Amino acid sequence: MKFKPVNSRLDIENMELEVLKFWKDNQVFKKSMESREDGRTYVFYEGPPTANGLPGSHHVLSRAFKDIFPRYRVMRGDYVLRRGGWDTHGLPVEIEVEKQLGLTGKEQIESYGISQFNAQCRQSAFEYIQEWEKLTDRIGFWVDLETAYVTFENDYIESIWWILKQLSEKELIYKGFKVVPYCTRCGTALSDHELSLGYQDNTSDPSIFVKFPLKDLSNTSLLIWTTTPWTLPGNVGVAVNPEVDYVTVELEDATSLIVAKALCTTLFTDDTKYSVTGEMKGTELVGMEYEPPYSFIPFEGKAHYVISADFVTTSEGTGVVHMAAAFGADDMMVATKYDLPILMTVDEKGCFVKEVVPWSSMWVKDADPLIIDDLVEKNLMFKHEKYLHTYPFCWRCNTPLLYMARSTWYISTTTFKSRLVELNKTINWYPHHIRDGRFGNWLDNNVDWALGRDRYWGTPLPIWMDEDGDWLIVGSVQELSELTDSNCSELDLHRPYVDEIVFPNPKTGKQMSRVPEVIDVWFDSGAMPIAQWHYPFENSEIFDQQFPANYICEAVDQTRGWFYSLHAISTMLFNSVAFKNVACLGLILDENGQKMSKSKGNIVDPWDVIDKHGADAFRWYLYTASPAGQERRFSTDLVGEVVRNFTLTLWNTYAFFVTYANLDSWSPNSDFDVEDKGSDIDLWIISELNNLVKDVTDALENYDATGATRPIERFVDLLSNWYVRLSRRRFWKTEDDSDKKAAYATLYQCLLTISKLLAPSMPFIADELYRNLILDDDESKNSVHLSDWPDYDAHLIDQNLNEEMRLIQKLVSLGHNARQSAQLKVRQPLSEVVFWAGGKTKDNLIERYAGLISTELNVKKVRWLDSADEAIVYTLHPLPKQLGQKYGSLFPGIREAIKTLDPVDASSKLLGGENVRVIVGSDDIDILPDEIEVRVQSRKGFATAEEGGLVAGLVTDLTEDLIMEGLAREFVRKVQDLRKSNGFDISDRISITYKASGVLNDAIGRHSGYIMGEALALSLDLVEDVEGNEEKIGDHHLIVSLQKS
RNA sequence: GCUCCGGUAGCUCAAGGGGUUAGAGCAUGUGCCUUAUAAGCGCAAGGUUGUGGGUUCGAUGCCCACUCGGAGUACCA
Repeated sequence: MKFKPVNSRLDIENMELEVLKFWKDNQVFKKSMESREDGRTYVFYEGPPTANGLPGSHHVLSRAFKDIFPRYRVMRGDYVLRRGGWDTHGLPVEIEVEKQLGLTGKEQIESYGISQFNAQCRQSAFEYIQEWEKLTDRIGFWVDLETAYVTFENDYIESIWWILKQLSEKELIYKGFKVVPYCTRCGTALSDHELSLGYQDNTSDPSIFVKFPLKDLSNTSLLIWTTTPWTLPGNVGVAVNPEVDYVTVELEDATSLIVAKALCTTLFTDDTKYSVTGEMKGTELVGMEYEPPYSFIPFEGKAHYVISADFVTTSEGTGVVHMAAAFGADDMMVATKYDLPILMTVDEKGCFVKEVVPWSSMWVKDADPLIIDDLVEKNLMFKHEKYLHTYPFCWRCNTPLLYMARSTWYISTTTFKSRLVELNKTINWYPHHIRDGRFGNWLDNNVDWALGRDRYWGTPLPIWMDEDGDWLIVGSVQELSELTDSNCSELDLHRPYVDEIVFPNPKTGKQMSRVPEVIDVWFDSGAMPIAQWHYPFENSEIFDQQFPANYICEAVDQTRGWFYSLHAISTMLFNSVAFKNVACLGLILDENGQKMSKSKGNIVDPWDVIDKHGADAFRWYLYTASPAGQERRFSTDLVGEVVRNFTLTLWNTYAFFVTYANLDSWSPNSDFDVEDKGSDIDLWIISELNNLVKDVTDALENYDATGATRPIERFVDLLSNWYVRLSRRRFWKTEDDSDKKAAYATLYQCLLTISKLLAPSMPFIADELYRNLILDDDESKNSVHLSDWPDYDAHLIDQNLNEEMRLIQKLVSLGHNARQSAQLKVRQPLSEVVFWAGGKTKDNLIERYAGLISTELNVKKVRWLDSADEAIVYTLHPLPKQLGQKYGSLFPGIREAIKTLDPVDASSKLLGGENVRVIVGSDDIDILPDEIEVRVQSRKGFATAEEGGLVAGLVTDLTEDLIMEGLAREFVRKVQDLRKSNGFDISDRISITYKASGVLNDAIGRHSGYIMGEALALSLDLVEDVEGNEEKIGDHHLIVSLQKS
């Protein structure tokens, strides 16, 4: 039985598409799950993407990393259910639909109709689902999209209701009136983790210094600083730090200002004439009353006086802080403490209310300049300028957020803060620093989860409330049916349908209706371990089996997103982690190190990469380029390098093997034992192979994709450019002996094992190789992805052998170097090469590898440099590691002393294993042989090359015999070129006719046997009238012609 | 402001629990092998390891400060 012939030119796209077709036709993915059903369960969660935008290169990154470890686990025999999922709710979807429909705000949505709007959202959430499916499929990410969970389905929503009910039974849900970041365009508050998505640096805001005249001190004002002029109409007090020193400063116009002493010099520049007329502690100011700049809104109780607050600093501003209770978290806290009024001067659209007469209905940020003008006019402005700072914007619509007091629903995650932290300690994060760093810090600063959103397309908050504010959470559809005394099983659990459901309060009989909010979309994704199974209403066995996850993976931006929502929900609900291992990927940057983003237009379209270089190469680049957690620069060309350096090298090795194995009708035979019958080089590559299996396995066990791929690159290079290159003759020689069998068996084992090691990372080419190499009639059954992961045999790993071969490679490389410097091409045979390798020089290494070295370097004889009979220049190199550690500060002296020794005398002692003695100051010190390295530098009569204490020297004298042999090799080369350009098959026999001049003619005659053997020629004839182009070898003329025999 | 990650050859990246001469690939120059591969194989050139201090016999690695890039974070009023 023969292998399918392999073309040495690889058509990557075609190959990958055929493998894809094979997977599909034979349901290989499905089989990879089913065939392992009895195995250990390994749980993977798909972090659901939203399909309302096109997938980009960064999605290929996360999907590649999501794929590699589950594929590996399957080959280890684990059952890995890989269910896909789609995130469908939330602001991102709503905003896209608003754009499509040309709606600009909530009023327009409501007049358009919530039910129609939500129907559009439902559709939009899947707008690009085909693009996602296509890309997922094409890059070989195995995830089951047919059974994917969808967050908008009733079952999914019902599970979330159940979760919220559980949380409310633990009294974790409450309604709070807090200052929250609020998007005036979207008309809703954002949660902390959404807030962190939208900070923008260098935001310019006004910076104003405003005078608040004191009631009881004429001509004296408190000077306050703010960057939000629009909050001034809401002012209810000012805060000072009781411990800070304040001063009264009299200006030229005889008015006085009170500011923190520490800030005087920054506030009053040199040309401003001023004098300090008084000094006091902050405490002395407390209680003083002032005239507020505005008093549009009437209120009851006391306000507009100085209060004391520790958080006031003197790093910026004036040290006197204006408080608007409704527009700052501190302000709200202080107001509550001192019972100050809360003046709601702004409505839910971010516009001033009608009481704020001059700017009524104006968006507050637009009113800023008008307020500034007004303050100037009233002579209350000390100065105003621009201020650059980092400010939060809505992560979806880019509107600057306002901090505003809103009534919203919260989950008291802070109740579980210490447990969140504890459980996080048990999670393996890759990279490790995220655990205590980015994620750990986040948990340390945990605040309650603001759950409600005043929006439309989301999981409705299942809270029903009556006019007294008494509320309850409905935890299932059945419960809703019971409460309403009707069948709700057909009800769409979205707005506006659930909004219509009312029922009497079971306790009082008062009518309860649903609160208007939907919930934070991040809660949807974090609920996915539970809701994807409609737990606990069904599938409780599957849920138990599939919780928690062994492995999840997303980019770092999910730290506060999905990673947090998963962790928070499962901690609160089950007192458990939701995932045990998590790979946290760095961002993809463009060629210039900038974050890829649509707005910058620097996105690399994944299809450009796939179409040009294929999915395998794309994936391989992502695994090998840099550690997963690091951000990475990316461009299409970088993936091209993978193809050139790795894919094609592997493919050529594979094509070589198949070509010759078929010529020899070789097929794998399990009786043949390479260990017994293999040569040194076979044992070496087998040793490297087993070492490779060990390294790759260890790396995959530790979620180290880089470690699981880079070593394969190195191995394939060794296999192709060392093992195959040096073993070629063994494959094409005519005798079918055990040496040839060993070569085939060895190369076969290497290629088959590589196909398995590559299966998780390069699933296409791995299967292409495997399916051909396995030689099975019923190939539909066989896929590398259904095969078992290879074991390594520790006994076959011979580190000593590996190091020897590494040394031999270095020596050969030095030999090439020496040839280069003497300008002697490899085709010209030389009589001898000698080597020096320091302490190794005495081993019988050279003898054992003489054949290999002489072939590579085309020399007749190989030996070590002999210190006894040749004039060698020795140098002594003290080894700092040994000597430095042993002698510490004496080391520099010792080093100098060693350099003054006679190198010949000292070297012969050291090489003979004797100590040498040096004198440093008054100390005699014996230096051991392994504390000095003896090096050889060069010698006359040799062409030499030296590196790192290794030396290669070539004897460059040419005899007539050597010259003749060189010419014969040149002739063979010409013939081989002609064979190739004539399109002869590698096994074709030929006859050669030629005409040559002078010594070349003699050389051809003398080496005719060698030439015929090399060129597979049956005849080699000197003919007067040869047809063909005249060529030159050196100074000699040549005409040569070939015929197929 | 604070925290984290990074700064190594023109480019993309390694390594280093302090120690001889800091490694690959790409690009450049140059040469060459070939009955697998010119999408190949060598060789050369290319580095004061961001800057400045400190610890040390010895720092690219450890410590401090600074700087640049990126990310995160904050009650910046």
